[in-house]
Amino acid sequence: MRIATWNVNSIKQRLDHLATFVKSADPDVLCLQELKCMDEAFPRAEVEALGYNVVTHGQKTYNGVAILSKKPLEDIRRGLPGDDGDEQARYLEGVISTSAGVVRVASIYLPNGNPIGTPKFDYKLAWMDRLIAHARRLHGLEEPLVLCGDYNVIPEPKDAANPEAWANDALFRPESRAKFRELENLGFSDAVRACSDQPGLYSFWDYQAGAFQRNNGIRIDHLLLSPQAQDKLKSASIRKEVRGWDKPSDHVPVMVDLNID
DNA sequence: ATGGCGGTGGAGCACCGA
Repeated sequence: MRIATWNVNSIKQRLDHLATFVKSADPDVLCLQELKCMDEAFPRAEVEALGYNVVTHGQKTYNGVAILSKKPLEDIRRGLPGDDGDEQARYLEGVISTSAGVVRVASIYLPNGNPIGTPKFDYKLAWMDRLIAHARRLHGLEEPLVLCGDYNVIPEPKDAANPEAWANDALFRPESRAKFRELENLGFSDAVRACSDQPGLYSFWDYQAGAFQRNNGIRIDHLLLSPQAQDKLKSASIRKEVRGWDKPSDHVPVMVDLNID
């Protein structure tokens, strides 16, 4: 089973890229972030025509997450528990049944949090606390589980081309990194790092200042695996070439292959 | 780089992203 995650920065703007990507990579499950549209406006028919079941949790203009799956999704959860007043569409979860048992997948769009010292950063940290609490419960299910998405966290200095430039950024603040570690320390492993400790593995390059041409990137899109998913981990990869396509998203797909049929 | 680009809404330019 191949599971991918991709912040598309507007699904309407990226529909051609989505089709090209799924035809070449052929993921069984694809988690999307930053749809920037409401559920009714999601290009459902076009995506279904590519061979996927579609579950969305959309919002006007901002945020929005989806899970595309060749097999049907069940036990759908829209939104992260812990704050009924939170209107932002940043979390979607579902379960896929296979001949080898179930696999649970979440599509996560963690808040950016900039600038620090404002309510936006407080919201990011509070959202991470809610994610940690929910992930702790899911971990207890002892299922293969993949928490994937745009975490907006640079875990380590080697995950940025110029880490010093990010010192005061919400993506690299010690508080953000500590909460990401807290999540990992529940017993989740960062799939890309389980496969490689090399520097220079990035999933995002800014549109500005020729960041991609200079390879001035950061790694902020992650797939965290429960122990039962780690047992099945075959490989992980970052589809860097997608950033070189015409009119790309600023993020590229990241994916894992699991030994699950 | 205190915002160089890109998307949205809606028809200016503000807001957001990372």
